[in-house]
Amino acid sequence: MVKQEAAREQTASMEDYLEAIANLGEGRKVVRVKQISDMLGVKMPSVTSALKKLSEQELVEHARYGHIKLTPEGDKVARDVIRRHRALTRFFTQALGIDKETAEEDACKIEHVISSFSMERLAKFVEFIGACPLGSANFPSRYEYYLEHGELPRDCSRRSVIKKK
Amino acid sequence: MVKQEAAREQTASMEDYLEAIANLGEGRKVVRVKQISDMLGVKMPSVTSALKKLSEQELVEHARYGHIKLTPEGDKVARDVIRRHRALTRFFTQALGIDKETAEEDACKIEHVISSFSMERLAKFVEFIGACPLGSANFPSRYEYYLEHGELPRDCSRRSVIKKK
DNA sequence: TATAATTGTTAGACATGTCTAACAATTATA
DNA sequence: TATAATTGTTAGACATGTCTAACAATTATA
Repeated sequence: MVKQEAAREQTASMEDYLEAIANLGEGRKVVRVKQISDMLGVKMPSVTSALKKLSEQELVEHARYGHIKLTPEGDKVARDVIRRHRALTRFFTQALGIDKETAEEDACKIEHVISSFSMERLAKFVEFIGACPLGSANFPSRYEYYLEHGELPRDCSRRSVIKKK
Repeated sequence: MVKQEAAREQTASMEDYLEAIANLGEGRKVVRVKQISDMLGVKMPSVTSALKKLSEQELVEHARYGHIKLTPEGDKVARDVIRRHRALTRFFTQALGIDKETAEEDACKIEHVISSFSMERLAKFVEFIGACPLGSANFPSRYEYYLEHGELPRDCSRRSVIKKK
């Protein structure tokens, strides 16, 4: 009995299509080729062509001129991309203090190439600084000071007490 | 008078070739097609083809069967890729505690897609935790505890004094 | 409900970057 | 220094993913 799951690796493009379909399908509306095309900034024939490929891999259901829908398997892949996307966005905004727009752009690219190991660590890192007061309240504020002034805040060179937040 | 510099964006592949040539040329040895081919895990004709493209853009000097060398412009591009690569590797190893090999792999991918803004912030972040004792000595150790035990260390839930390192 | 506007598809071109096969040049060694 | 081994190139196939042009289906509206 051979394991049938090919754990098929998707290309960055195909991951983008799956992600877009998942996000558009969220509101329970019908997903249209045009919407995907607009969201990804590609022309409609590119979408049709991608849908054909994804259908062949049984990640998407697509009837000619009709409904576009992720299969359970496709949804699984899409959810995973979205999970990475969100964790990366959180990291860039919350840990590095980067603006939402840049964070999104970078997340969109990096989500396709980062290893699952690093991804996990990065997510844990964000959790940690979110959960730990010494992290969330003080670390980022010292980091901010450093960004602003280009030199270390006073409480870095001394062994001072952590202030109450 | 029109600005001639096209600030030509390179593809991930071309950046990889430039980076490889810069790294191989470091030791002042002659750079060979075979070496590039081995380093990047592509066949030799792929290298020849890439060199042709890079020569046309005047980023590389390449005489048939002869020397391979970056032009000053090519070197500039390569140095920039290498700078990103190193900063990313440092981040993954020093901030996230990821093993060298995984860090390298991820740096190789992300170096081609990360924005310069995020790149700068990420580098500053590493500088910061390296320079700030509260960062370097305590933050990572608490983070490590969190990774290990899955829960916050004691000094996160209290307002305790930072221990001497 | 005809007609216009919009959306979707097909066919096929094109760019990028890889490969194999065949051959050419260079370098090492018998 | 011939000959063998290695390295490099050319030609052309192929995969991926995009596009435009032409046409088809669907949906909106006069």
